[in-house]
Amino acid sequence: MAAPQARVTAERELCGLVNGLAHQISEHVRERATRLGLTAAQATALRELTGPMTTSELAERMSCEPSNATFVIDKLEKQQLVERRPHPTDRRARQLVLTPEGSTLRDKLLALLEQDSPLAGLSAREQDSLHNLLQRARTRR
Amino acid sequence: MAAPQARVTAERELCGLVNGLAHQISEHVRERATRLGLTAAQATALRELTGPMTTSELAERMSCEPSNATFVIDKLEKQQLVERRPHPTDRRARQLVLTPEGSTLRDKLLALLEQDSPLAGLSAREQDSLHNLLQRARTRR
DNA sequence: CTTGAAAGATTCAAACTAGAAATATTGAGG
DNA sequence: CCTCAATATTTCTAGTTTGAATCTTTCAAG
Repeated sequence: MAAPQARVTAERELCGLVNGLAHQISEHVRERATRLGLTAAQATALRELTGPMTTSELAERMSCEPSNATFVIDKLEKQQLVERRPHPTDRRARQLVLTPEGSTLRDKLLALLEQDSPLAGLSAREQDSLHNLLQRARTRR
Repeated sequence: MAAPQARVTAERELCGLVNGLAHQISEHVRERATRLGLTAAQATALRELTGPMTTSELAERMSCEPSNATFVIDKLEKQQLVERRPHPTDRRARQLVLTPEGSTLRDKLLALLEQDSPLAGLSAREQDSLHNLLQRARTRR
């Protein structure tokens, strides 16, 4: 049986590692993004825009507040990378859609992000394990 | 052999999960921190102050810039939770030390953080796996 | 039809963070 | 002794992120 102190230490280290890796990913994104004239947040938004979606959904995917998503989308819209369309069924909502320029830039971004990814140190099998563990940790609301 | 598209998707999902969990931890810390009159960053600093260390070392542990660590320490110092002492051997550096109040508050914080941790959904064995995977992903660079 | 609670999006102010420049110190060489 | 690059920290500014308030629309209940 582990001493309570050991459990606390393990908890702290794990938090540090998760935070550290997230930061490392964020830096990786930032570095690639600047090559394309984007900020890290803008690139993350572009990465998560896998298809038409609402502002809330994008915010959820970006793990940020909707107000911040609005701010980021404003910037992308000014660069003509994203369009705000009226939502087909809900007039409260806006549907975010990539423009052709946005779509091609997104492809370039994904190609860049794939290179030297912080996750590349793990094998496909290990990435799967990580995926499962994270998903399980995360579904516990 | 997986299609290149599948690899890109897996990469994106994994990034999202890591980010999401980091955000979840951050929110967890924030919620417990406010109970003690601290911000999330201040609580993280307190959590990582396992002993006397320099500003740079704390920044490294917090995964932030030294300038930000300075800002956070300023706040903790005003609350008499941390002291800046001259470093015993390097006069350029400062040694950060918890005051008695800081130490007791840190203990309370760790106890709070242990409750309902986002990582609690994983067994001890799974947490070990996660620890190993994250460490391997992080040691590159 | 009307009311009221709730959800989607936006605005605004306040707080936080990173990045670059500035200060002080160290250590290696000349 | 002196110089110069490198390190540790801090200051300052600009940009990002959050949280609260607001506006519009939806939906359910009366």
